[in-house]
Order: sequence, then C-alpha cells, then structure tokens
Amino acid sequence: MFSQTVEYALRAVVFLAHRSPNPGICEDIALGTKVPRPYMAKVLQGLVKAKILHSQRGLGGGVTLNIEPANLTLLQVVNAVDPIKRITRCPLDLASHGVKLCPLHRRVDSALASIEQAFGSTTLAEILSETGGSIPLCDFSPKRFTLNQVTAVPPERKKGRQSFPNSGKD
Amino acid sequence: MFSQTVEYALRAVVFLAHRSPNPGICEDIALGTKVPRPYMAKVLQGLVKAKILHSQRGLGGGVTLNIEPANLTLLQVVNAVDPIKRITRCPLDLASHGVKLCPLHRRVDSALASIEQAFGSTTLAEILSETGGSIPLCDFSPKRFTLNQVTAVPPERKKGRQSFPNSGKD
DNA sequence: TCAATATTGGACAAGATAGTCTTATTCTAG
DNA sequence: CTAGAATAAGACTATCTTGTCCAATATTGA
Repeated sequence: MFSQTVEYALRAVVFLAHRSPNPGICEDIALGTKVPRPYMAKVLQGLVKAKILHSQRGLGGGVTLNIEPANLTLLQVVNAVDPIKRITRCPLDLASHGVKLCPLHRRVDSALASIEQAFGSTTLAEILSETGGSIPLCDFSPKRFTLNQVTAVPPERKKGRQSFPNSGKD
Repeated sequence: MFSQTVEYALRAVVFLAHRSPNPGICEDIALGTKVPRPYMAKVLQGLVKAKILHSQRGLGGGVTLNIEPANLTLLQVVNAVDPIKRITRCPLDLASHGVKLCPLHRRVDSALASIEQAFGSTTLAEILSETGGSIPLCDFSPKRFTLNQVTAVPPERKKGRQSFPNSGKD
C-alpha cells in the first residue's frame, strides 16, 4: 500500500529526530534503519530536495533535520517522497460529472483524506516521546559516536547549523 | 497511492452492480469504465478468482456479481486485487520490539486501519443509492442492450445464475 | 595546498506493475 | 453436430519502482 520509499523515509527521519540536532551520516542511518546504504542515500537526497533535511558535505558533515521535530508531521515526510494525490476531478473525465465526484470516487478520495488525517496529525516529537519502553527504531550504536568520538555532542559546527532554520511548513 | 488495478476493479464492480443482476461482457465494462479492454479482462479474472464475480462463457455469457450489492463492501474488492497488508510485526525484525510495534509503525498501521475502515464501511448498494444526480460511473449505452436486444432484462439463463449464491463474505 | 570525509549525481540492473496480443476453451443456438 | 460468441489463459512488451555502483564535487582540518 505504501511504497518502500515512504517507509524508508519515515525511518530515516525518525532516526534523525532521535539524535536531533546532531547530524547523521548516511551509513549510520542506513545501518540503524536496516535499509540498503545506496538506496538510503537516494531517499535522503529526496528529503533534502524537499527541504525536510539539510545536508552538509565534508568532514564532520551529514544530514540533519531542517524542521523542529515538534513541527514536522509524518504527512510532510510522506508527501516529500511520494505525494498523496487527492482526487479532485472525475478520473474518467466524464462531462456529466463535472467537478463533482461520483459516489465511488468520493469514497476513494475520502479514504485518501483519512490517510492524510492519520499522518498529518502526528509530529516527529510525538513519536519520540511515545517510546513505551522501546526506542522508535532500534538501539544500534552509530559508527561516529562509538568509533571516532565518545562525546555525546559532536564539536560545534563552524557554520552553526545547530538550530532549525524553518520552524514549520515550507 | 492506490494501484491502477484497484481503481479499475472498483469501477468494474460499480458498473456491474449498476446493471445487477444482468451480466456484463468485458467489452461493455471496459468501454463504460474507460479502461483498456485487454487489461480489464485481466482485472475481471482476478475478481472471478476471488469469488467476487461469476463468469459465464459462451453466447449470452458475461460476468455478474457473485454477492449482493448490499453485502459487498469496497474493502472486499480492494483486498481481492491488491490486499491491504496491515503491519503486525516490526518490519525491522528488532528483537527488542517483539510483537509490540514501535511508535512509528503503530502510526503507519493506524493509517492502514483507517483505509480499511473507510472502504469497509461502504457497500456497493450505498454507492448506487447515492447518485446525487450523476450515475456512479457514466451514462454510456452498452453494446448488448442497444444493438442486440431492447429488453431491459435478458432472457433467463438456463443454468439459473440469476440469484446471488453467496450472501456475504466468502 | 593536500588529504580525508561525505554528499551529489548519473548510469545501470533487477523486479514488479501496467498494458497488449494471440490462442485455447466453453457454451448457445440452430 | 457445427458455427459463432464470449471468456480463459498465457506469452510478451513497456514502464515504473527498487536497488546498486562509481566517479565527481564540496568541505574540513592540518
């Protein structure tokens, strides 16, 4: 029903939110979410293009959330990689139906609306706070913090990308 | 979001329900629902295999609903051609999650549940009765009744497939 | 400036879905 | 029994999604 890309994007965003505002590198994210690395890179690119994430190249770089978890809904993530297309016109292009949907497509669109509702009403922050004993995705230890550094917080970025430039929708 | 196959299957079933209990031939259904004929044939086959429809070969044959419109929900049709797969186990197979879903997948599954709810609560009969001025799909005139016969009801089938053998779910 | 790190982007392969076509098979009518 | 009508079934093509790989580019730190 939902594409792999959507599933992977959601995992990545939750993973990132969990470490927010620390950046995550593709390899860690892929490992932590059990997604093939090369494919995760592609999914991440899509999220960067949609302004959900911010990417920083070079040493010490990685991707970070571009929106505060409290202001980022699952729907925004879903729409960024695989938009939910509501039905606004008769798919059969019947003149007699005009802009009014027939009973069938009214129901289909209503199902679509309920998905929007379900995803739109949940923020990343809620997901994080709701860990009933189990961390959202996994308890895997990322490469950077175990192998390279032991500090919980990485050294301050020079360019100061530590805060969230966008506080809400784009 | 929903596959073409699902969309086409729903159109076909509504089309058939609208003429129920008269049989419809593939060509008419394809024309009336604006679906490529050969592909409609394949979709119809799937619905027959799922016992939603009954097919009758030979002269005067065609496909008919196998379930009364009042007892047939959109969900049954959707599940017949492209089943909604609810999430019952952690897709990452994390031991720490066990059978309990993490907050993310709880939400995704809940979105899936809302689709089931939306489609499961509507019967074909409701769709038909809800024609607010516009016939569910179209006002196309089928080949059989315009070219071959003018009678509203086709001649009785010898084998007597006029009634609905299954009154509800399979 | 040099080297290491990490994203970017494009080419490429495999698999699933969508759509087409042709040949059987089944049934009715005469 | 035969001819015609209609579905059944399978092979086949095309397109989209998923997944892989590699070279190019950007950034940091020394």
